[in-house]
Amino acid sequence: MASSSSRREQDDQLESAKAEMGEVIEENQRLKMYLNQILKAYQNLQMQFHDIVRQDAETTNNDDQEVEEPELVSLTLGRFSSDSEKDDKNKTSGQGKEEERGKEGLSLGLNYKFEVSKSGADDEPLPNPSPENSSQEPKEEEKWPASKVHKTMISGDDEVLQQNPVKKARVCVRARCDTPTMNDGCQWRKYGQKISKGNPCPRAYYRCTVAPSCPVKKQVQRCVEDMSILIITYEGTHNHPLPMSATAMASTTSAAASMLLSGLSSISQPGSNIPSTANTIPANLHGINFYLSDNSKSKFYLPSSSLSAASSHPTITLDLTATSSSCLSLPFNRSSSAYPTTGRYPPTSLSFGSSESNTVSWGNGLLQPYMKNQIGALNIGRPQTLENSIYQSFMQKNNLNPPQQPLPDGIAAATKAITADPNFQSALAAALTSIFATSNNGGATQPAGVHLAQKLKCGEQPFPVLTPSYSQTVKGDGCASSFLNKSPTTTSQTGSLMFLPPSLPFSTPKSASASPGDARNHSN
DNA sequence: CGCCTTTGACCAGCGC
DNA sequence: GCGCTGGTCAAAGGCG
Repeated sequence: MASSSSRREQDDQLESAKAEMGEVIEENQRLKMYLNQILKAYQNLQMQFHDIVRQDAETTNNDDQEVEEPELVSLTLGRFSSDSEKDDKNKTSGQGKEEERGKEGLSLGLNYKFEVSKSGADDEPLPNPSPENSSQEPKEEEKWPASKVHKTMISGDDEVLQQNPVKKARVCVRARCDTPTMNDGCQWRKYGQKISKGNPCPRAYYRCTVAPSCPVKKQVQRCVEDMSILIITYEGTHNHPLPMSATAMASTTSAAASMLLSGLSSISQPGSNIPSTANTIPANLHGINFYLSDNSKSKFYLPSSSLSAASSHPTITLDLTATSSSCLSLPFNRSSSAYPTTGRYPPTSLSFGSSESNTVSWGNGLLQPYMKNQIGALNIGRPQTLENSIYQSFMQKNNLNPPQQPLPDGIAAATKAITADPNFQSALAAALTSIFATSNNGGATQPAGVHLAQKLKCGEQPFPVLTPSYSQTVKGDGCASSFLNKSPTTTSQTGSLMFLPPSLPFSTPKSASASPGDARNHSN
């Protein structure tokens, strides 16, 4: 008797499970559709933007020097996809390594390659075909004497950079992190530590150890102003498949970098009077603030992102710590409680930039309206971003009233609901799967992404983005960069909403001793 | 035992 | 040429 009833129960459960699966599948497909649309829109937008940039560059070319050669900016942070096409310079500089990597396939989210014909002032060519991620701590730069800052004018940089194509571009990431270092998904080996000028916090030097021959290095240093902020400078390109989490970071930084670069080309015109700090040109790309600085030696440390063309290392600074009213701030992270919230950089900040800084629309407002149009046309009656779509989908599903424009509060509410809703997680997992399947062609990480998504579906593992306690599979630094790998790609168009690293759920690294925050050490 | 971190030493680039 | 600084090397020690 009891056995038969239990069977019925099992049957019922099976039925209900099947029904749930059906729902999930439907939801997945819906999300896939959204994603596909977004991706298409993005590609389209990218192409059109490319044209605009080119046109703009052409017009500006007359002002200054002639266009030497199209500047191809590839900001692939992880491994980049086939296009090793970087400009000639890049080829010369990058040489075989880059080409190798190019074939390996992992394409970063916004793997833009802008051909920008630079006009004297603007863009410092980023010599490195695929600057991976490198960062350099801007704080020092901040302290650089004005004289130094002014010394290097943009045009000068150009020359220098052109002359030194060998130098690799760097990507600087500023993130709020309680732990000594931030886990970007890769394995790193510390090979040095030094006290750098202008910052009492030591700078730690790491090498990527995922592959023996991987040339990627990173520097980690605490921000002087806010010790809770970690400044990570990546340099080089991985010549090996990246773990999921690594690609996430890579794509995020690359996306920002790509936009920065593109913005740089259009903004930095010799004559433009853009209110900026010294040689820094601020730009606001639909919610993402970038700062373009042309200091050859110094990179400005700004509450947002900045691009500096150091004579030796063009550096893109991506600020993941700043808040922005227009940026989605997912309250997932609660880890930074240890640090006093300055108000300037709330612990929960996920934004790419800060709106507080006086920014100028990217490309002199060229892009934003354009983006809006594109997005509006593409997403009629639809969420305007991946996050939005998911968010709204979720809201609809739960009979919630999605605000016209997701506000932080609404998002916070949604976040709560999201985190509590396994269906949504599964849907998101499906979305991820879709993204990876569509966008990552041949990348070694694709399987990982799919796998992750599948795991998420099955509830084997909490979704990284939604779960602060996301467990790291890669040993190494503690701070998890658990944000969507593809998010930059899919969301960058609208910009204001992004699945950004929830202020990065930094966990504790294996060795606190390595903490860049430790003042002791090794100075020369 | 192997891997990793620590850290003093060394080297190169740059400015004066 | 000298000094400063950033970056790297490599020996020593720690840890699992």
